[in-house]
Formats: sequence, structure tokens, C-alpha cells
Amino acid sequence: MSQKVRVRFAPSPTGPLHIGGVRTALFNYLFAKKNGGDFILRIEDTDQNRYVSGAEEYIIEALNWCGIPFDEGPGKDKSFGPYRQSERKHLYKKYAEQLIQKGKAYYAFDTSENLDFHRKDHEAKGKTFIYNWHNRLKLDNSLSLMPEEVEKRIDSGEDFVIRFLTPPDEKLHLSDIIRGNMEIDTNILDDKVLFKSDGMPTYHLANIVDDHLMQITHVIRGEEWLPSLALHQQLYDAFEWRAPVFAHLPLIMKPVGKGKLSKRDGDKLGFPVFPLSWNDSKGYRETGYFPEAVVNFLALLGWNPGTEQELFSLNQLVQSFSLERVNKSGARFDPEKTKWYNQHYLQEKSNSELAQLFKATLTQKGILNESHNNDFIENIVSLIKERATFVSDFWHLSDYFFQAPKSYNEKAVKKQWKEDTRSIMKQSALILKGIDDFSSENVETVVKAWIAEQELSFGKVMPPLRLVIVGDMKGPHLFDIMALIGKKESITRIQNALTLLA
RNA sequence: GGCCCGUUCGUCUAGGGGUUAGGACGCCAGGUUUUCAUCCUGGUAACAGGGGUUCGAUUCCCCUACGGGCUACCA
Repeated sequence: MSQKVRVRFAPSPTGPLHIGGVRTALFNYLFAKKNGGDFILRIEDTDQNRYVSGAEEYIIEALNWCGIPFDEGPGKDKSFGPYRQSERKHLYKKYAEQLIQKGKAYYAFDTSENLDFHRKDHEAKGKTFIYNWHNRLKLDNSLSLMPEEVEKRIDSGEDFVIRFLTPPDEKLHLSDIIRGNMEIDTNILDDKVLFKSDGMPTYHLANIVDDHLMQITHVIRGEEWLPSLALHQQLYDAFEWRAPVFAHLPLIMKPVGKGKLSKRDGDKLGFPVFPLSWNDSKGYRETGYFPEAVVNFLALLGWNPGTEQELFSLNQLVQSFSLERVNKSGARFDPEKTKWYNQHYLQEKSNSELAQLFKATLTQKGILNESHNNDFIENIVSLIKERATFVSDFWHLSDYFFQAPKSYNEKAVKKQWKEDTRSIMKQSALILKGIDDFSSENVETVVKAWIAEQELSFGKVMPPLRLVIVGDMKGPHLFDIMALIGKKESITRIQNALTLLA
């Protein structure tokens, strides 16, 4: 019987979750759910210097907004907790010491100034300083010092770190679901610090210990971790633990230019890079994106189902997802396509749901009054939504439903307002006055009959009529608009135009 | 610099020893709507380069170029 699938998303709370982080979380979630497993959130806050307050809450809120909540994590303890590494501090030291006892790690007393000096010195000579077999015996550690000396130094309270003792001349065989097999020569690896002088583990130690203790079966993380895989694999081997399966996700790149996506790109090109707002950076949520759109777009960035399907609900993603179909190469972020997804999901929303959202904008603008009942708003929404990408587009697509045009598109006036237009408009106002059933269909029937009877052309009537009702040559079916604003308002607008347009 | 990973239309990608190299976004054109948008139809456009292997390579191998990541007592 195989183990239950358990995956984790392990961000460090150093700021808002980046859109790339959201995708990593999403892929973890999809993989877990596809395989009937659990999705765990673990907060990797071993670096107190970089801790940012509010970041953890932000991460949790962002996951919830995306609809990919975690099964286990801070506040949802399922006996594998605590889920913040700072609260697990007491656990790590004994594992580091275990490694020392096994001869897989050692104490090092080198000061950072000293190491810095070596690095600079090497650099000046065009070489790279690596703390490993090459020079570890020349440095200040329990490998080069007598045991009594080491003991004395530790007892006297001198700062020390614990480093992994990388064995020389070994070929490591690493495996990754996405990238296949890789071979690494241990001679090029350095003796990474596992345990810091401040009593905290480094990422590497804490990560391996926690993944083991939390029974993580699959590690799905960003490609920036690929170079660490060799160390992590050796750590599992040293502890004689079974390593999880690894999958390193390709990075998300800037829409233009070089490098990976950053906050600056969003500011420069005017699109969000964070799921939710953070300080002065607007998030996807606040910009008016629906979580379905963001999730759908992100899922297809670096993964595809192998079919031509582009539209996926979260459930469909869960059904179709597999790590084997994740790409190897980094993908450029495409803000335009994200908009397209949003437009699509907006069309799928019900009129009543959109009307509720729209009402918030209208209230904010002080537009909403008693005459604007839900039906009125919903009707407007039904007429204009197909030309919107965001709910925030609604207002400029529908302002003429709420207020008579104060000005008329000049170009359109020039083109549509002919010599005989005034008299035609006057007549049309009279015709409208005589209509009792002011439904769209009926108004259309009557007006069309009148046009036919007078032997006028549509082109002489409809375009100027639209101009006086809407103020511009845009918008849905004109009779639908007139029916909604009503008979009285329609006639008023014609009369307004007669006085405003010479 | 060193190490590792990658490279199909502008972008996201499918494909894979013999294909008219497929789809989506964008863009362009036509149609519908006597408006605008939507929508429909069509078009534009790609296997980084050089060597092998092979009857045949975009697909397999090597090299180069380019891109990316890592190279902290950060994650």
C-alpha cells in the first residue's frame, strides 16, 4: 500500500506572496487533490532578520482568495504541527548533532569577516572560494582543531555553526519528475551551513527535518532550489531517511526584457504581480480580477493538459493535472492573456452577481438612488457585460443609463447631424409620445413602421437618435436602452439635444 | 568566473525520426450588428546556429550561441 500523498507549500514570511509563489502553491494544491492527498502550509521563518509582520496573514488570505486553502498549517493543526519553523526551533539542534555524531557534519568557528576576506581574496585572484574538501582543513573548525580545543571553545560560549561534511569524489544521482535524472560531482559542492550561530537552523536543515517529520511525499518548489537538491539528497541519505519525490517548477519571467518577474515590472507595465494588495501595490483582487481567471491563467503557465482545452475550472484542473506535463523552461508572464481570461469568466457570472458588484461602484460614485432597483441594474448589466473585461469597466459603458449626456461626440455630430435631422428628431419625439407600451420590442415596431411610412431611411433616423440618447455612437441595441431609461427620459433627451445642437 | 537547468510563431504552448509543424493570446482583414463592443470566418507568424547518427532530423547525440537559476550563518 502506498503512502498518502502529502505536499507542502513553504514560503518565508518576508513580504507579500508573489504571483510565482501563488503558482507554486497552486501546483502543490492541484497535485495533492488529484491524488487524494493533503496540502500543507508551512511557514519558514528561520531568518528573524527578514521577518515581515502581516506576511503570514497575507499568504493565508491569498490562498483562500484563490480557492486553494490548505488542509494543514498554522491554525489548522493536524498533529504534525507546529507549522511555523520558529516554533519548532527546539527540534533542529538534535538533528544537527546527530549528523556530527555520524561524522556527516562538523563544527565551524570561522567568523563571517574571515570568510568574507577569503571570498574577496579569491575573487581578486579570479578564483571562487568554496568551503569544502579543498580548504576545510585550513579553516577554523572541528576537522582542523583538536577535540579538546573544540570542546573548550564551545564550552566557553564561542559562536559556532554546524556545516555539512560533503564527501569527496562521489557522483550523486539526482532525480526530478520534471527534469529527469541528473548527475553531480560532490567535489564541486560546498559544506553548507546547516545550523546557524544564532541557534536557528538554515533553510536546508529545517526543510529536510520538517519534510521528514511531516511525512511529505512530494516536494514541489521553484527552480531556484534545483542547485540545492544535491545537498538535500545527501542530507536524506545521511539521516538514512527516505527522500520525497522532487519536482522543480520553471520560473515565471518578465513580460519584456531579461530576468524573472518582479514587482517593478508590474509597476512599469501596469499589471499586478501580487494576488492581493500590499502597501501601495494593487493586487489582482483589488484590480478586479476574478480568482478563477488568475488560477486558470497561472495553471496554464508552465503546464498544459496535452489537449487544446484552455478553459479550466479549479475542479477540472485537479482532474487533469500531472507533474509530468509541467514544462522545463521558464515562461514569460503575459498580462494580456490574463485579461482575456478575466473577460471570459466575467461573461460566465450571473447578472445578479455582477449587479451586486456594480452597485458597490455606483454607491461609491453617489449615483445610486431609490429609482435604481435591482432589476434596473441587472438589465443594464445584461446589456453591457459582453463588452467588459472588469466590473470596473461597467460605469463608463453604462453611464448614459443613469444620466443624460451632457455633451455629444463631436465627430459623430458632424457626421450624423444633417440639415433635416432636427425635424426628424422632433417627429420622432412625437411618435414616442404616442406609444403606451414602451417595451423595447414595441418601440422598435412602432418606430420602424413610422420610418417605413414616412419613407425615411434607417440611416437618417437611428444614428442621430442614438447620438441624442447616448451621446456617442456606441452601446447596445438602441431600443433596449430607450425601454430601460423610459419614455419620459427618452423624449427629454431628444428635446435636450434639440436645444444643445444647433 | 564556476556549477546546474533550459531553447518550437511576438507571447503561452502541442507535437515528435517522414506532419500542409496544431491550438490559444495579440495583431490584421472580412462577415454579422445600419452604432461600438461581442460573436463568427479567414490571415500573419516558429522548430537558435553548426556538426554528427540516419535513406530521412525540428524530433536522437555533440559543440557553440543565447536565456535562466544558484554560487550567504537568505529563503
